[in-house]
Formats: sequence, C-alpha cells, structure tokens
Amino acid sequence: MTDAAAGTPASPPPSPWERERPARVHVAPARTPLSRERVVEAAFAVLDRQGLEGLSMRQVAAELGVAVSALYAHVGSKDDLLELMYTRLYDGFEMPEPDPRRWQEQVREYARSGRRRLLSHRDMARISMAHVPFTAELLPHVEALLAVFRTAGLPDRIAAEAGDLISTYIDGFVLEEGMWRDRAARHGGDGSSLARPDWPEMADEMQNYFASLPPEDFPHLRALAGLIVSDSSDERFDIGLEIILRGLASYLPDSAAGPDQDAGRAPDAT
Amino acid sequence: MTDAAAGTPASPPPSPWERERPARVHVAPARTPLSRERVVEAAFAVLDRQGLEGLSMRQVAAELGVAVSALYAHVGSKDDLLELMYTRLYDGFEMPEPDPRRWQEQVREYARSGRRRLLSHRDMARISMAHVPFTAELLPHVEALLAVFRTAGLPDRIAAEAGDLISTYIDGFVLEEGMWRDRAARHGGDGSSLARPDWPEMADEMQNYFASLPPEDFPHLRALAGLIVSDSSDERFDIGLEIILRGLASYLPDSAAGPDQDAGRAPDAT
DNA sequence: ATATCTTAATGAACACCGTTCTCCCGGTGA
DNA sequence: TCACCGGGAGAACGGTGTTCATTAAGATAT
Repeated sequence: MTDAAAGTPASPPPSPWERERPARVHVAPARTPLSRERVVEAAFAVLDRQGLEGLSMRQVAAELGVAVSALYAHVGSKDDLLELMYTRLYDGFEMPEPDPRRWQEQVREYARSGRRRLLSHRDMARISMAHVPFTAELLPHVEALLAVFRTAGLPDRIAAEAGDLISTYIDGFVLEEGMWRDRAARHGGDGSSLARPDWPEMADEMQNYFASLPPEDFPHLRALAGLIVSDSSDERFDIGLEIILRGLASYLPDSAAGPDQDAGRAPDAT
Repeated sequence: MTDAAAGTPASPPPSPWERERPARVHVAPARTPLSRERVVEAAFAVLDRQGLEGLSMRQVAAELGVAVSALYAHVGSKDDLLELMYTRLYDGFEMPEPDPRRWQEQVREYARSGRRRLLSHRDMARISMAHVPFTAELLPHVEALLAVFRTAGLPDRIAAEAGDLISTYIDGFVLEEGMWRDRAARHGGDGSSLARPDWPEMADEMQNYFASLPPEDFPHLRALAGLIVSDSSDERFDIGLEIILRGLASYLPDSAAGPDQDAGRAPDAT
C-alpha cells in the first residue's frame, strides 16, 4: 500500500503461489510490552463495555491493538483468562480478624463488600458463579471466612457449610440483579447504541402485570409484588443475609433463646 | 401447550418482559411430526451426552437427523430452546397445599425434589441459574411456594425474600456439585470417550492437599477439610437447607424460643 | 562486527458456532 | 387439476477459540 504511484508501471499483484512479502509496512510504534496483567485489564474493559457475550479473545486483542494469537503467550486459554479475572476480584480484599463477639457484623461486612466488588464489573457474578475459590491465591480468604464462623462457636458441620452458603448467596443475588438489569436494558434500548437501564418503567410494567393476575389464583404473589420488584436492592440483599445469619446463630451453643442482640436488622447499608 | 399440567392452576397471560415467541405450532402433522416437543427432547439428549458446551443447534439437528434450519421453524432461537428446557424442568412439579404446621417439611420436600430434578440432567443447574421463574408457565409454582411461607406466618418482607433465597440455594448447590463432578471427570477420564467420575480419587487428592497446607496458616481449613469434601452431598445439602429454615423460623411471631421441634438436623445422619 | 539464540508477535488457517436466506418438495383447499 | 403454502434442505455470512509456521527484534557470544 506504500507504492501506488501513478507514473511508474505498477507491479502486478503477486501470483497466488508465491508468498506475499509484507515489505515491512505498519510495524512497531514502540509499544509497551504485552503482559498477563495488561491482558486481564483489557478483558475487564471489554467486559464492562460489551458484557460477557461480547468478551471474546478477538475483542480483547483489538482492545490492545494486538493479534489474537499474541494473547495466548500470556493466558493459555479463555477459561484461563476468566479464572484470572475471577481471582483478581479478590485482590486487596481485606479479611477481618475473627472476633467472636462481632462475628455477625463481620459476615455482614464481608458479604456487602463482596457484593460491591461483584457489582463493580458487568456480568461479574456470572463469572464468579462458574468458579470455585479453592485455588492457591484464594484459599486464604476461605480460611479467614471459616475462621470467623468457627471462632464464633458454630459447630464444625455448620461452619463448613456456612462458607459455601453465603458465597452462593452473594453470587446468586448479584447474578439475579444483573439479569433484571439486562432485561430492563433490552426492554428500553432497542438496538440503540446506548441501552439505558430504564428500570423504573420496567418495574412499573411488572407491577401492572402482577396486579393483572387473577386474584383468586395469585393472592400471595399480588400481595408481595411490591416487595419483590422493590427498587431497593440493598435492602433486599440485607434481608436475605439476615435470614442466613439468624439461621447460623441458632446453632450457637448459648443461643437457647432466639437471635441475640446483634441479629437485628442491619443499620442500613450505604 | 396442549397438555398443560392438570393439577396446577391455570397459566396467566405472558408477562410483558418475556420475549414474545412465534408459537406457530397448530397444524396437524400428517407425516413425520418434527415438533417443538421433539426438538426439546433431542436437546436434552444432546445435553446429557455432551454437556452444555456441546449443546449446539447443529448437534440437536443431527440428533434428529434433520437440517439445522428446520429447528428454527419450531424454537425461534437457541435462547428460546434453553428457556423451553428450563420450563420443562418444572413439568409435573407438584406443589404442596400450604399447611402452616408442616411448612418446614414442605419446604424441605420442595427443595429436595427441586435438587433431584436439577440433577436429572447434566449441567441443568447452569441453565436454571440463567433464568428467572417469572414466566407465565412458572408463576403458579412461585405462587405456591410463597403461599407456604406466607401462610406459615412469616412477615411479608421475609416471605418475599425466602422464595429467592431457597431457589438460589438449590441452583447454586447443584451447580457447584456439577463443577466438582466435571473436575473429577476431567481428572480421571483424559480424552477417553467415557469419563468416569472418579470421585473418590479426587476427594483423596483434595484431602491430601488440605492436609499439606501449613497448619499455622490454615488451621480451620484443615480442621474442616473432611466436612468440605464430604462424599455425602445429600447431607451437605440438608445442612445448608436447615440453616435457611432456622433463619426463616426465627421470624415467626411465636418463635421467641429458638428453633421449634421440626427444625432439627435432617434424619439422615453421618 | 558478526553470527547465533531467544522471545514475542504475527497472519493465516481450522473447525466449529448461531442465524438467515433461497430454493424446492409434497400435501391441501378450491 | 392446480395454485398455494408450510416445512425441510442446503448454502452462506459473520463470528468464535485455538494452533501453526513464520518473522521481527533484542540479547548474547565469538
């Protein structure tokens, strides 16, 4: 493409059997070296912009201005890349020093910050759901969480399940949040470049739909409609969390009489 | 659609947020009746044989000995097909008549049979996790579940969350089960046509791994290792379920004194 | 300075994927 | 009898993850 001069007889196009020599066009503007970290970073950029469906190796490569195959020198496979993204979610995740008197508040804090991290990247809950934290980098976090439960005095069988239980709850809750968000986006932004959430309108439609159900067949759904499509996801998250915490607390040896003083509603998350 | 579940309440009109399906199945088949039902059936066959990654329109078509494009006369899209599979999971799912005195046992039964259904098809939990039961066919089930919670006397805010909570728990638990199963299969059956689970060997390896962790850094993980990789998934499922049930029970107006007589450990003991 | 080795990036290729389009066959209603 | 039309066939389009041989560039050794 360099020599398209008009005056000189143009070279014929190369015959198919002779290998075309690129003649060193468009090379090397002294770019920063590609690294695993940069690949993961670009993957997050693509994920946030296009969602998990749009997260392809080619898109990541395009984000970096690099060939697709160059990525495989740093990540091994797409699954590998997703696992790196999953692991990176927990970078700098501070785990509490177990304090038996504050264990419920500590779990609350863990769960809320976990949800916050999941919400910080689009479709991140879907990625998290597909992975298990039993890798070398993540085991310390699991240990710290189990420490909270066990030093709180929970029986071993309960403590062992508690970790899975709240982790699954966090992932599942945020995943469902994302599904509603996507649905609302598809609802409002029809093919437009920018799909605005349009959540209030959709919540209204759902309310109307629930209200239109035959009252004799769906009394409870109608009664709870307002709470189910509640616009305050934070509150819903805290309620589910509290249910689990109360269930765990009931296994404390000294909890012969219901929830302790710390098991009330959370003081409204920010 | 011709044979709706007889025992369950009638399906309401489709909600506005669920995508409209062509639903052009009305012609009486004269010859080979390639029907929506047969497509879904073939999809399940492929799913069970090849897993979710191997479930492609082309594979389904091959299963039926038919061209790929023929499928689109009956299902509209792959997402549509997945939703049909998700919906079919609940076919013939009998929901209990709410009985305030047996509500915990009713929830236990619901959860266990839900898990059983999820386990009846490979990777089904992943499909279930990606969907929401607020479609016309599934709303009656949601209603019935909420009925159990509400007639049990749970406050509305709690009952509204309880449905999501245990549904998420069931899906999440089975999804994790499947992940371990896959990992074990990849572990033992290396490329072979038949990947045997080989679970005991992998459980041993995990035990060894946990045991090899530095005791001063991972005391709790080491202490709980045996319970975490327990070979009895049924028991683990029941324990997590019991935690949730106890948490819910704590919101009952008359539960000033901890768990009631029905909230003990599941009958199956270690 | 020259030759060699190493590393990372390239572009083409492969085998798939979901979806759509056109074409054609065969049974049905008039 | 004949036009019609729905359902299946087959090819095609643009996209996917991954692999391969080749090349450009830098470092090292002679």
